[in-house]
Amino acid sequence: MLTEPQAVALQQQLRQRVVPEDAFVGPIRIVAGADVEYDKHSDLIAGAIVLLDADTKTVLEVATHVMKAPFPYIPGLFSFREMPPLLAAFRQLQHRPDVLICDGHGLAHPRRFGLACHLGVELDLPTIGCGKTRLLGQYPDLAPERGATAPLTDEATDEVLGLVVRTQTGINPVFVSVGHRISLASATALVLAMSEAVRLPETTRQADAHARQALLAALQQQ
DNA sequence: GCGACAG
DNA sequence: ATCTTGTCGC
Repeated sequence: MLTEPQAVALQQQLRQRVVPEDAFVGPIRIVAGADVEYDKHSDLIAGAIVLLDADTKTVLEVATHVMKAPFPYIPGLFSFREMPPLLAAFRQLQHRPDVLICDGHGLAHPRRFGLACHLGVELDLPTIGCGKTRLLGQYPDLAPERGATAPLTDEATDEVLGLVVRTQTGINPVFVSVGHRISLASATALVLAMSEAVRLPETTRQADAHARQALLAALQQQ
């Protein structure tokens, strides 16, 4: 297994490949969601990638992979834990998505290389980080209406790491940041479009449900 | 030294 | 992440 300093060094090397602007052609037709589920009683984890039609939000394809957790949970090294099952699931897909929305951060990371960046660089795919809670950065009070945004800033460097985005009026916001090959503005627009009546993007909700299902199925066979 | 810390 | 259904409040 990778040691912690080795993982940090790898992040610092790979972060230089991140393209934080729109670098794709054509309309977004297929949006992917990715999530990993954990078993409380063992070290089994299940990753799921779901492909949705961007317009109808219909599920087009699902791929899952169950395995033993390859790396412990360490804030800032999250991707080394969730990447392996997600890559294994992604390799099974028959279609290639236009963009992937991750359950976790992209550039809003201590070394600017969260899970969304890592997956994006590894797959050479446009990716978006969409986390439920903050890893780092500060943000001002946010208007309560759906669509309201506020910058997430690293006050130590004054860098804007991403946007805090209210996807539903009166509901806790989500944290959107660039993963790879997409701008923050495009990423935010897509997250809002995929969250018309729910807090989290429909892609994340579907991925969560399918990862959970795959984990339960594996536990019952075993 | 202390607190914070994606899932 | 996981413990966890019904219940309280707008």
